[in-house]
Amino acid sequence: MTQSRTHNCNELRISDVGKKVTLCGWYENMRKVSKTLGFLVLRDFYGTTQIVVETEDMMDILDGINNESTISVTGTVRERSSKNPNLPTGDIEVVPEKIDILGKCIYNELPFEINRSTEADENTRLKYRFLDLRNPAVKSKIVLRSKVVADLRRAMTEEGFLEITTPILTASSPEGARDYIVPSRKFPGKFYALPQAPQQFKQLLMTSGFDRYFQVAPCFRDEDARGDRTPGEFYQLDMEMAFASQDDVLGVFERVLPPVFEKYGIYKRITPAPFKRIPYLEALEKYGTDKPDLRIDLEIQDATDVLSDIGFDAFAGKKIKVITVSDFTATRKQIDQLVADVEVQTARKTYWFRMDEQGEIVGGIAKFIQPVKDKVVAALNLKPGYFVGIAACEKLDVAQKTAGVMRSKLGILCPSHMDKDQYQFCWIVDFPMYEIGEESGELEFCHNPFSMPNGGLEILEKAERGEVDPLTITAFQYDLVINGYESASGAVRNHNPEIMVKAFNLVGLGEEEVKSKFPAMYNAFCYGAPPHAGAAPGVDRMIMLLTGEESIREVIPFPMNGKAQDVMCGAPSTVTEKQLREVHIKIADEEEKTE
RNA sequence: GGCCUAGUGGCUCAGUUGGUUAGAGCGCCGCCCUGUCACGGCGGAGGUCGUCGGUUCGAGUCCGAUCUGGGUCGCCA
Repeated sequence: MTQSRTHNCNELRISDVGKKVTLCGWYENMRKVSKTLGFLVLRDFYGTTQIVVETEDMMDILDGINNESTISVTGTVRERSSKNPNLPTGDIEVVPEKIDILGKCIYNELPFEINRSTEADENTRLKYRFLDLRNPAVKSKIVLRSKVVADLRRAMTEEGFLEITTPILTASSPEGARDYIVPSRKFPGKFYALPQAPQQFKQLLMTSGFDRYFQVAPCFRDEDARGDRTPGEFYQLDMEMAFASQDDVLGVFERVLPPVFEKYGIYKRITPAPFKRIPYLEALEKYGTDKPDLRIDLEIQDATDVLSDIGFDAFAGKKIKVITVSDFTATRKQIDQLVADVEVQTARKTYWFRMDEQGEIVGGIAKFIQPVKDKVVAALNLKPGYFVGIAACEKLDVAQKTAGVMRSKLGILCPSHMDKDQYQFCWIVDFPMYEIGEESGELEFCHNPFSMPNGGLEILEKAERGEVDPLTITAFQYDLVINGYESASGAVRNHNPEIMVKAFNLVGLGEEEVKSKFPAMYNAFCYGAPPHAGAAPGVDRMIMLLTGEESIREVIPFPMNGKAQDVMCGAPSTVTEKQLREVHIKIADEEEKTE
């Protein structure tokens, strides 16, 4: 039996010299200076320690195994004759008396070098994620995640919240994203669904009288991935509180989140609480998005009156939004790239011109601006050195969003307009309750139907009687935005069955619809429900922000690839005919099966 | 599904207006080296240039199709 370790690989110091120790870890690398002198780097979770090999028998043992094998080394701690100040254990080395091989790495060539794994192809990294995670730089993100989650749990508990788990196998619910479904064995043709969020359960907990609930909750959505969105599953710090207002919920996060960002974030400057609250419509107007990056000091202006009628065909009759940028120094090449990038992302053309240092209008669409220069300069308050980016679209919201994309790209292009090294928090509030659906052309819920309309039953009745435009009704719905990332979403819930029915009536659905779509919640709310409100910050995105990672996969221990495949374990996979029979499933077309 | 982009030894990449034997660094193997720490020195193995077809005397390079990866929009709180 192998001697158990006495120290880890980041523990020994000059004061330990002379001690007999046992270390265990991975054979990272050997710097072999001669037949009988070599320096082995032994690595474990905590760090590395140098093992000095001075005898032929020890050398033979190590020559006989490949890098990345695990070994145990028993020996004596000795002061190094040449120290390495870059290493915590750099003052000492261990002279081995006994080396045991614990786990062989049978390959002498790895799919990638451990300490350079982040440079390798992503699917290769994911297939060998267990090797990728040996890289301390990769591992550190997961360690940080664990610490952040522990701190969040502690903070929520101190705020009086109870962590309560909710079912993973549950019923499909008709709102939101595509469900992952699980066939039932006992009930042929029936399915469970994995929860897109614990939404209904947490509201039921409120109805049961649990005053404050939270959970680090897995959520499942069968939608395509993005750089900041994993396919399949993700985690939220889900919370809900009874007899609470919007301000109560915002207050909890304004106390819980800033210390975590201060402690773990790559940026040390954060917005002091309370965070700025920006109404949805104002956010679209000023920033062209409902998730503005407030580190950028640029704002969008309306220029429809000034520019729609200057004889430039592309502007005629359009809604026109502009962004003016002072002290603009980017090159023509960069401007072309900017315009091209915006076009790729928005599928809209954008336009630009500049006022040079002599006060002349130049570049881009300058020749159309020159004839009306004085009017434009006055309206947009232009000065020499200004750049003007322009979005001109048929519809107001499209013009806003196009300008919004341009704004965020201008921020990256102009360091003088983006104070990057900080966390800028804001709340977006007063989301519209309803919108006109793009496909249907009919009135639809804008977000989810669980939110309480601002104005309650009364405003819905007015809308029903035609006294109020339903599109102007706002909901007590709020998003937390950090540096342009939507980081949490929440609402004061609609806990009143009468208002629920009325809210559904406006989109052409009846009481029966409410009852059938949300049977448990509707039923529960008929037995005396507390007013309640909550929110759910995304844990993965929070870790991205804290670590400065651009890819969400870097902060997840075992992420799936962009196509929602687990290339390490081979999911999704085929199952046996027996398994299919048990759950009463028949594959419709053999050719549709994928290996 | 649309658009953009890439595919060359195990990994990362270079490869000119089409030209003869496709290169480099790291890794791997062998030999040398008694204080290295990104150790060093010498030597070596390893490539159907994603696949199929076309143009050409000649294709890694040009054309067409296709597959795969990445990004983005659609979708999604």
